[in-house]
Amino acid sequence: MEMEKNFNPQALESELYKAWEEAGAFTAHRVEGKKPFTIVMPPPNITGQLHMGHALDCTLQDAAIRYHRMKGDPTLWLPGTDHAAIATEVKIVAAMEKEGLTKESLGREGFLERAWKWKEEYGGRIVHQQRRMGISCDWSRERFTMDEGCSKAVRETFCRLYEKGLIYRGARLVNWCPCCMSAISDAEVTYEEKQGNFWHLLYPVKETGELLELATTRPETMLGDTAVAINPEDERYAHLHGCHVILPLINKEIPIVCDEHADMTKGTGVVKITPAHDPNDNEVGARHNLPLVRVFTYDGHMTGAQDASDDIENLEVLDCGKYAGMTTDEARKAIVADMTALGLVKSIEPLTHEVGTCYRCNTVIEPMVSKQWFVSMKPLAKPAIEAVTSGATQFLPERFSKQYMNWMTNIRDWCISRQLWWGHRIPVWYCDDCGEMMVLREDPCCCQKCGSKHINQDEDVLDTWFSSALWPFSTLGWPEQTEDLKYFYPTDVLVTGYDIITFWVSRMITMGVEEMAGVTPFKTVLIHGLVRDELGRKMSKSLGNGVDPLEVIEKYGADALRFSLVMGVSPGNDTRYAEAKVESARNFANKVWNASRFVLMNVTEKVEMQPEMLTAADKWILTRFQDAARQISGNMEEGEFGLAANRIYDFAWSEFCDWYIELAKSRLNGEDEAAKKAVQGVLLYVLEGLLKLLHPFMPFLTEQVYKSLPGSEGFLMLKSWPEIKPELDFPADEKQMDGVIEMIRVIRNLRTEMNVAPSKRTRMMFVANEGWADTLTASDMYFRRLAGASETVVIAESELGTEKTVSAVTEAATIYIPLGDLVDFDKEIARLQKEIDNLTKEIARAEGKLNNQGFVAKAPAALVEQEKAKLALNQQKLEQVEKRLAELKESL
RNA sequence: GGUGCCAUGGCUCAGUCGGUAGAGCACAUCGUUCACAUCGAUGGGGUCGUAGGUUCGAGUCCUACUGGCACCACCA
Repeated sequence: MEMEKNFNPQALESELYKAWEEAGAFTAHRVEGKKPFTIVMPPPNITGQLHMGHALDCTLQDAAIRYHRMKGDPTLWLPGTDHAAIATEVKIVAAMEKEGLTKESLGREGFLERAWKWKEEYGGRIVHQQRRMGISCDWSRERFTMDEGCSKAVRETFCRLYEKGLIYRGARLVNWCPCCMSAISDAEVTYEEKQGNFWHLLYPVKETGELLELATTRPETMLGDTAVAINPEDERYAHLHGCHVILPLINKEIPIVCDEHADMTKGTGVVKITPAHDPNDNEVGARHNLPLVRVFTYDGHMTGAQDASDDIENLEVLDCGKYAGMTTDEARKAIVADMTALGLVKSIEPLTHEVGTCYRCNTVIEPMVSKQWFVSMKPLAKPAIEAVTSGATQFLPERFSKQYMNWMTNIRDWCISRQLWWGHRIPVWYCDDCGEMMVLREDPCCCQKCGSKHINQDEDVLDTWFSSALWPFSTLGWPEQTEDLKYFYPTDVLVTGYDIITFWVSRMITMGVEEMAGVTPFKTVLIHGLVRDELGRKMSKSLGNGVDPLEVIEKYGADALRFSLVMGVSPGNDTRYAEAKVESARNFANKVWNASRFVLMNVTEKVEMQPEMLTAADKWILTRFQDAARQISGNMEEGEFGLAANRIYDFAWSEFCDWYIELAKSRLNGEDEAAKKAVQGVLLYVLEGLLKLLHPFMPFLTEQVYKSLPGSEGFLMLKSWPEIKPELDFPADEKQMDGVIEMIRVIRNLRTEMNVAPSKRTRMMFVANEGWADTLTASDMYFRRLAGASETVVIAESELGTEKTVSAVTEAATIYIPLGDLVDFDKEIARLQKEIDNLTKEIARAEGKLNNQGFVAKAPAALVEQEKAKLALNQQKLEQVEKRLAELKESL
């Protein structure tokens, strides 16, 4: 097949992908008796499009998957998408707003219809983008968190946990996002540093008339105060025990309570208590049985007379009077102004503090008391912690298990209900007539207790992470005992970023061990970092520094993008995206393309390797190849994809292209047909192996080249991973060839330093060291082709004439090049002197080491031997260089 | 406040069991008939953040410190 001069991925990628997919190459097959390799893909949200983080994530997974598939494991990579409850709903609502629509105007059903259309469109877009990345997941098993099976798993889990008493409903203080209009979990709150103030307020004490000073960062909550707390040990306020303060602005009498929460060392030691809007105050309130007074509406305004009360015990919704209807910000200003007018603001102190915000929309979180559903986490966390301490699930790198442990050992109950429409509806029904609450696997027709038809389903949906937590087994068919579930569960490795260990990894392990009889959902959690921009900043929409993977693919090809993401990446560490890296990867792809082109121009039919015809050069590349294959296999097993990529890069470029192809040319262009055939066999063998090693990272390029290889059949992606064959390791020949390569390098260096024109060919004389003569004689063609030799002769030292030469000492031989008038002898003397200096230094180092009794006694014997050998070699070299220098000086 | 990570050539990063520091990019010089200028050859450039310690030997292990970052907790 004719190959173009440059690799043009754009034209080939979609065709190749189509061919793979149509042939069913991605489809997983269960093979009884064989150990499978399984990854479930972290499902991307259907909110938008693929970003660089996804690109990295799926590149790593695909590399692992393609490696295992080639190794012959029954391999399943299960893809899917996540409905992303809040995130998606927010986007849909925003889109609707532009059309003048609201959720209410559409109604629940109308909204859901729209949401499903959104899912079709954006889910489809994501999947298309993933295909462009070239990922080899099993699309026939593609899942969606809200599809029938996953929904069934969600409902089953909810019911089971409820029946075990591990899910409960209660009125509790929760993190409320006034923008999303929903409760969110603790994990969904991120803390941001914000500028604020410490307002020092004065509350008059009813019994004594004194003004009690306290500080707050949130004066707008003061109308909801139901107490003021002092520390029982605080002597400054001992006289106030049992007294009351008059809450200014609304002149309400509230008690002064004694509570540990009041910290004597902070501020004045007095703290106002707002149990309905602050987590700590809520606890204080519970301890002292204080009433709850809600002063904010769920959409972030001050409550008024018209605001309905919640059906929550002990909670009053305050009519904030003149402040009613103001936003909380407006209320803050107004209340501070009014307090100032009353002379009740003692001072204002600027303060930067951490404020909780919604991780989706960045809105400041408003703690609110409301009725929500919770998962009782403590009992569930125990076996999940055990799964990691026992090593059943292992984090890579290991340090991330600490982050997991930290979260799991301090776990608090998980608020799972969301006041949204897009998501799994909570499977709970209430009877209007008898008040019965029913938690059911199947939708009921009527009340199970009284038979009434007046029943209503809970309005709320579940946290999106609830369904995500079940992903490793819900996608395999659970709660049905499907063949897939039996065969592929537990999965082998989860590949994800450290940013969702708490959100997702911890919950998958929790739910996995709970529902799957204690079997943890994956053996290894391979953590990668974030893809940052060139300046090391997080890629984000607000900064506008995101790079669209699709655009990069258009310009450089998917292989180049994939390779650039993997090069130099190490587990758990962030990586920076830079176009220069992609360019470099593209150049590499082109290099491999051209090396392949070269092979195909010279090898037009299938040629087997002929073991008896192998030269030192052939044995050298075969040994190097096996070394690379060994290392890369090890790296792939350990999730060290960056190291694997570096090694294949180095093997392909520096060893195969720079050396072996150049060495092969002599025989390919020679007259000896048998030798030609032998080298063709090696070229073909090594190229095919190289393509296999590279395939997990550059699937398109390697598959395309493979198609053109003589004797190729089927897809490279389904071929077997290179096998290490002991009979193809030739350490002795490898060493001989290394010696020749060193000589070629040294000669090139000499010529450059002596300013010899590249076109100038010269005769070269080698005085071979013991054991090298034959190799050097056989390597004449290499020196001619690669070192500018017109001819080479291997001679005894005594045969050297009086000709003026430059020389160099290598492990294999001392090289003498007669350069006649071209030689600048001052330069040559300086060069030799420098060489002597280097050798002297090196000898001193080795001698120092070997004279150290500790080293000789304690270091491994092999190392000591190695040092000795090196020392001897260098001493020999030094002797020769010194002699050479003396001769040269004399001859002048 | 707790925990963890990072600090290696101008830049981006590797560095597996502790055994004389590597790559890519950038830079300098030279080179295009014969796979590739998305290329080749050659070269310059590093007291591995600082100070101690363990060891025959430390970029690698330990301690402290400095600077950057992350997670968790707190924040009246």
